[in-house]
Amino acid sequence: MISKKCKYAIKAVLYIARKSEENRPPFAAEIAENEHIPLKFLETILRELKNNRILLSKRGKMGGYVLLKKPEEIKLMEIIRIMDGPIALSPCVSLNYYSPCDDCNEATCMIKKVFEQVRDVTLEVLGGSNIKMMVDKEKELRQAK
Amino acid sequence: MISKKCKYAIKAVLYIARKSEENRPPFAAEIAENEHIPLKFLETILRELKNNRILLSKRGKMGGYVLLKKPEEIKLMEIIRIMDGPIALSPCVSLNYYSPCDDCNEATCMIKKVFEQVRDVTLEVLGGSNIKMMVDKEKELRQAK
DNA sequence: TTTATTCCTACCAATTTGGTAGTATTAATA
DNA sequence: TATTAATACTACCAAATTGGTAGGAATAAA
Repeated sequence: MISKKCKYAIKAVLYIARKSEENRPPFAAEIAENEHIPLKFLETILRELKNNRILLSKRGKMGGYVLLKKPEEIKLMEIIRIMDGPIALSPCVSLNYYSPCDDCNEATCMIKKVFEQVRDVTLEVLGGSNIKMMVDKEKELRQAK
Repeated sequence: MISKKCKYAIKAVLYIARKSEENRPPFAAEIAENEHIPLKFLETILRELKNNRILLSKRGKMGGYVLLKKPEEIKLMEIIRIMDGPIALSPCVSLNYYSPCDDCNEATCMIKKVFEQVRDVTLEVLGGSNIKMMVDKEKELRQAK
């Protein structure tokens, strides 16, 4: 399970991506209201996304947030890693947060083998999903309705 | 990430499966020692596995634990669900622990769409992995060495 | 009856999660 | 230059979860 914080982060990034196609950069209060996220909590989330080079912020009156990269270059995977850390089922199969098991033989441990498969298929999906694709597809689905 | 408890549970079930091919049913203390699991913690884990119809226990002197079902009928998925609950990334895409998001449109939410894909590929791997397969494959790997 | 085992209840500390409060800093603009 | 509206930062907090431990009751074999 991803945390609420992580889901809020994804929603915020999607919101910013949608708005930056149209209007000026949104500020935290606007995102909070529209996506139903507690403002103060959202502020810490946006700061974290900024510190991790997903967003760019502008301070002061008429400030706000924009995407630092193009929406097609921001993968869902990145956001999840930033907010929640490892995606893998066990540290011993994590690519970005690897740490060995102290008690099991990595060459023969079948838990590791299966979890590696899970990691591979999961990362294929999450690595193939970017913000542009998600915004576009969502728009399509809304039209179709 | 799965919990330590869950990993202990999987190791315990694998241990019992291996031993029941050969010897008499192992007891908690033996599993604890060989798999480096705190005994008292393992006891609660084994009880939980028993209450969820994975194991069968025998009390008293010369008691111990055996698998309730054939090893090929016990999927890794089951054990993870029993110990840690939902496998899905969000309650809104969980098959066994579903609960709706209060704020997002399930028909158009792309987070949901992507997470459904992750769920499907994950369950394919975890549903295809059973205890017999894991014990056999592990034996193979040890031979090959 | 002793001994060795599982079963049960209750507790516990450390960490993580999901926030809130208050204030400092920055920048636009009147 | 003063006001206003925004982000940035620091510090805190309660509730839930995680990873256990302690002590004894129940059970069954020898």
